[in-house]
Amino acid sequence: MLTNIKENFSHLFEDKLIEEISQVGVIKEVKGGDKLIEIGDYLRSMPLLITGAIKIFREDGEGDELLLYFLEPGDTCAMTLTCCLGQKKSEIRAIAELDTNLIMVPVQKMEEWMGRYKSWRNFVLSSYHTRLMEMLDTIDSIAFLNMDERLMKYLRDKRNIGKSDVIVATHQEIAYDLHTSRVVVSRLLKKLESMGKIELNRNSVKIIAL
Amino acid sequence: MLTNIKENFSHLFEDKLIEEISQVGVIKEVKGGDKLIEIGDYLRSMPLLITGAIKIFREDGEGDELLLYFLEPGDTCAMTLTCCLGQKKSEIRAIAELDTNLIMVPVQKMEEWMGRYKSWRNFVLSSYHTRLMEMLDTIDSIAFLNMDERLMKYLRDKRNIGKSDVIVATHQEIAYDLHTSRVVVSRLLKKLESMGKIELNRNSVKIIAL
DNA sequence: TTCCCATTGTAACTTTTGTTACTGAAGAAA
DNA sequence: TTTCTTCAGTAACAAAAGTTACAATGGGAA
Repeated sequence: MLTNIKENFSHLFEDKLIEEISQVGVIKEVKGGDKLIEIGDYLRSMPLLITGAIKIFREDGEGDELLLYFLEPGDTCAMTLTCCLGQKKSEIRAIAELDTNLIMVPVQKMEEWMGRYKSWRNFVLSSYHTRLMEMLDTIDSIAFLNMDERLMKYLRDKRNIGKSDVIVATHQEIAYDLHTSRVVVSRLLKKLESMGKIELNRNSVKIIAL
Repeated sequence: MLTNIKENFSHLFEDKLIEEISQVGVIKEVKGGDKLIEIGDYLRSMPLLITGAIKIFREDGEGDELLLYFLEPGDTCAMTLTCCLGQKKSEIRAIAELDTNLIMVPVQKMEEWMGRYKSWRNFVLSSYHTRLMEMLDTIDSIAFLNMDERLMKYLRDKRNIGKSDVIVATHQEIAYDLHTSRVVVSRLLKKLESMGKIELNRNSVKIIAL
């Protein structure tokens, strides 16, 4: 576990803090598709992402959902931070995008470290910063882009996260992430294929040039 | 100035911190409509809002803009926090919604206080929390609501901020805030009027029952 | 093999939103 | 007063996105 932490967080944390993390942290391994957090959950520990990726969703009252952003190794969930500190319910859903390893750190430690470690403070602050920027990016997409451009962005993001030009997903799944309908996704994907930007297969999309 | 700070922040900060703020802080008074921050600006001090309100905008490359949220007394600009700490350019525009009084605190102090005052740490963290929640709310609006519902929400928000049922704004100004066109706003406002929810006048909208 | 079901393709249509163009009214300026 | 500019109302149309319905296909299950 020490090795794991060092690999992803050593440039961020002091040795002494890394040691503390490895003492109180608990490793958690999840498979792609597993649900980590549901809306309304109370959270008592904070995840540090070691390997894999997690996708974060927002949902309205009627069950409509929207993908907000992905978490990657070295990230933590800013939403969880705020939930933990404020004793609030989770406002988001978290689902593993890939097989993922996490270190779970109890909330009490977070508070304590905020006072003792400058590196921890900086980490927490920069996590918030990163997350705000991701949220801005999400807002840009839904406010300023048409669905075809959002779809292209989505495919590029998925490629970067999965490190593969082949995106394994059905049109229906993509539609859920973008909060649109399957027919719209099929239509736009077909258009992208006819433009030579992608190649369509059952259950997958191959990126040619996006 | 001490009085000002105490009124709005005393429940948040220790006496010693309030004293420090009043020593290094600079009062700034702006009029409604004044621009406080432009996209691309480098920020060297952090605003604490005493009275009034500030609106925060996002803009894409083509000059299209979108109102993100309002800041109210007791708030600070989370975006500025992240900009200051990271030495980054501002990603947003800030414009006074009303006549507004601010205390500007130099960045260096921020860092220093993070280590010394627990109340300051909590304030900064809860500011981030509040802002993330506001951003989620904004995302909900643009992702899940139709324009007529967004317009109603906008009018309600403006009423709450201005503490008046009469919203002074042209249809064009409303259209800019919601990132749509003037014609669309006129159309939807007319519909709301015919439903008896609002009353339309030149340069203003009066809320009857929203 | 045959059957079944999930997935995809596509047409036809509706709704929502955006655009263009023109009108008249309000109110400030000359 | 007359003139001019801003603001609002509205029609007609275009574009984007959502909906419904149905056909075709691929790949596993029986």
